[in-house]
Amino acid sequence: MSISTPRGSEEGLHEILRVAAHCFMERGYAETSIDDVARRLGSTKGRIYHFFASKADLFFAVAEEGMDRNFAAIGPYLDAAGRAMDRLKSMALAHTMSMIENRAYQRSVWEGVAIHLRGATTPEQRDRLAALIAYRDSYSDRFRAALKAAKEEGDLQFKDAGIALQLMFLALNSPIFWYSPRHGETVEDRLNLAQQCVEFALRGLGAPAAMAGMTM
Amino acid sequence: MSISTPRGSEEGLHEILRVAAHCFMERGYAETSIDDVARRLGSTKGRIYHFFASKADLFFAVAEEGMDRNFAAIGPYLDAAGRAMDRLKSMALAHTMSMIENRAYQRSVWEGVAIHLRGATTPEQRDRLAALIAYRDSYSDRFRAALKAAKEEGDLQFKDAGIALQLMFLALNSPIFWYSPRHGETVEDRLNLAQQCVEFALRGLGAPAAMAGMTM
DNA sequence: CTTGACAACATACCGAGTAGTATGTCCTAC
DNA sequence: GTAGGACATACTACTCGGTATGTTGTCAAG
Repeated sequence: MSISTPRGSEEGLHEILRVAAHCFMERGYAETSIDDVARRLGSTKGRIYHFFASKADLFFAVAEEGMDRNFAAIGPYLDAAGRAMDRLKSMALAHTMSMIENRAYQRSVWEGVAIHLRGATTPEQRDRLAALIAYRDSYSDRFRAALKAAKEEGDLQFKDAGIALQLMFLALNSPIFWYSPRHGETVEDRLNLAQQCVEFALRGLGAPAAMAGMTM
Repeated sequence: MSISTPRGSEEGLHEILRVAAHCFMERGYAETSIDDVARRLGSTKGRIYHFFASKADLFFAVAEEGMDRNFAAIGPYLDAAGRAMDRLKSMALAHTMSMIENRAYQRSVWEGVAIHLRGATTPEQRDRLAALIAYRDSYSDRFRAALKAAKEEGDLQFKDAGIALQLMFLALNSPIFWYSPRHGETVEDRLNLAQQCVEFALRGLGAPAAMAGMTM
């Protein structure tokens, strides 16, 4: 019997991802050192560098995990029949819930996009980042399509589709900036927060109050 | 006649602030080195440390300059007579224009708030940051009051005032994330962008479409 | 016209930390 | 019992914030 916890390689890797996500969320990418993550893990750098080629590699893995969870969250609603507006609303709610419940990962996604906009450093990292951005673009395209469809069905009205998409996402993403879990909080509490974000976003996009609300 | 440009101390200080704001915007606080700023200035660290006690001191000065400009922007509308909704709309538009036109400084404000939420490092910096946050809170209180008044006059409807404020500010602040100046752009173009943000925010807060729009 | 005091920087350097590596060690599966 | 996966330990090379000191232009007093 050893003192250190025995781990399967799969589980060990995901534990690193989880802890890294928390560190990146709390201090940001640049200000988080590999030793910080290792300390939080109760281990040393060796363990991290055994699984990840570099600090950037670890960071991208965290961000990609976040995007994976987003896709998983909205997946069930992508091909829902019925009015585009209802589909959009379901997607938006699932997305916002993912923001709340995977907050740590989502902040890395956010920071990754920000780093990309600044222009990454090495060409290798640039490619990896570009892939993350492409992944994220294909995600936002799902919303763009739903947005366009809802507008054509007369349920939304806005001028510039690009700006509308930006504004909508920022409203839906906003919990990653201000949300923090309260003691004794339930899923309903989180749903309530998410619904307020979705209602704000849909009304902002010009949805009739009756459709933007959550009385379904 | 000397090779180096002669500068009054006032002008030199503001040039440092301007260049530092650009560096912080492009690479973020942590990833910007003092030498980066100095290089961009065409000088050395000595010049910066002559005016600012530390890197953090420089950063806070940039952020405070940003907040100063925000206060200056909304000042003319704070005590406007008439409906609260109209006052709120004017303030929101002025605020958003300030976001666009002082984008570099505003990103430092944003990052400063983010750093504060993570918990600052040294107690000295903590105080300075707390002052910045207090400055910013007193700013947002102006909007909170206008929001409350407009709701009481029946022009807005939302559940949680805190969340409503967060969502509104995020929509109005959003240009600092996605805006970048286009070649040959005019003030009208920027006003158009700002108006879309304001309309989105006000509609999101439950304003009637007729009041949220910009046909005044 | 000289002098010296001061502001406004530049130059050279130090100490602390950081990413990454090379190597060692334990433990398990076969 | 031995090969390899999963780490730990001990380094190296380098960057960055900050400081101590040097240099130059300016301007006022004598």
